[in-house]
Amino acid sequence: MPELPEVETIKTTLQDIVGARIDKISVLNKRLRWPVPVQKLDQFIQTNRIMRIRRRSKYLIWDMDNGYSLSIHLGMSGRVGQFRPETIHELHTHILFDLDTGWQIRYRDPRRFGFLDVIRSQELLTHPRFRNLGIEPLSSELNVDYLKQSLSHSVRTVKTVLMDAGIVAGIGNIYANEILFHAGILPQRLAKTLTESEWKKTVTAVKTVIQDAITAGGTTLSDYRNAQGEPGYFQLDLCVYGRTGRPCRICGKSIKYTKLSGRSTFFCSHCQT
DNA sequence: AAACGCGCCTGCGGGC
DNA sequence: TGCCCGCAGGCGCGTT
Repeated sequence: MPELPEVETIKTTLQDIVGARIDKISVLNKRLRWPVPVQKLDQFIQTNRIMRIRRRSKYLIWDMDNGYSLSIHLGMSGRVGQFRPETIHELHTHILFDLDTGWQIRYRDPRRFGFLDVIRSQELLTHPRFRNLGIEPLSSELNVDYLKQSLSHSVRTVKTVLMDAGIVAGIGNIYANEILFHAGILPQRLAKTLTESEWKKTVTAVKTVIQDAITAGGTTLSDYRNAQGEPGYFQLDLCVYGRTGRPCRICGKSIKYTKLSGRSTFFCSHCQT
């Protein structure tokens, strides 16, 4: 489900719990992608205060006041939301965080592809989950030189490399499709065949699409909601994703569908070359 | 070394 | 109506 813009929006809509103390953590189901570290949650997160909430790639990170951090990955169907504790929680709600503010944060994840880690804040960036992550797409590190240097010999398709979190972090299937439409580049092109000017268009498209999606509060195709339960609106701006057979917003020709690395891929064969 | 394909889960929509 | 199949926003691992 959530790609970078969705996690960024959850981060923003969760800022009002910064400063709160977590009084109690209830793990209703510890069988996520990897077992929930119940012991570490009890020992290092429970009874401590949330100092800061940030994002790296698609990870939501709560830095606590005792030098530990909680990292949360939402997988495909994960949600983090703020609720009144007396309300009934929905099916597939796996973890409850009771705050001293009287609110309750709930982690819900029907498909259970998400996962949580408790890591020393100092060791976060060298932790195996974070060590090999690529650069943030909105940072100045993402530029033509970086992509050329990383990918000038790659025989993978340009769409597949954009979705490789070890190259650029946070871009998933929706935004990879949209970025390449805006760049005017066919997703099945091999990375090593892109010209300097095509990499330049790619960099521009990454930054504008990701920033516009954040501004729109993310993409709600079916069930994505931010931490306050509100949907995003970037689905209204999608040009290719999920639009097979519908007219291209630029030229009117039919949007095409194929599969790349097992992922649904959408493009306009006229506007993208 | 780099790249591919599979498996992990539940829910939903389409076809019959 | 109901069943079955394929597909879904991500990631890590084993294999080649």
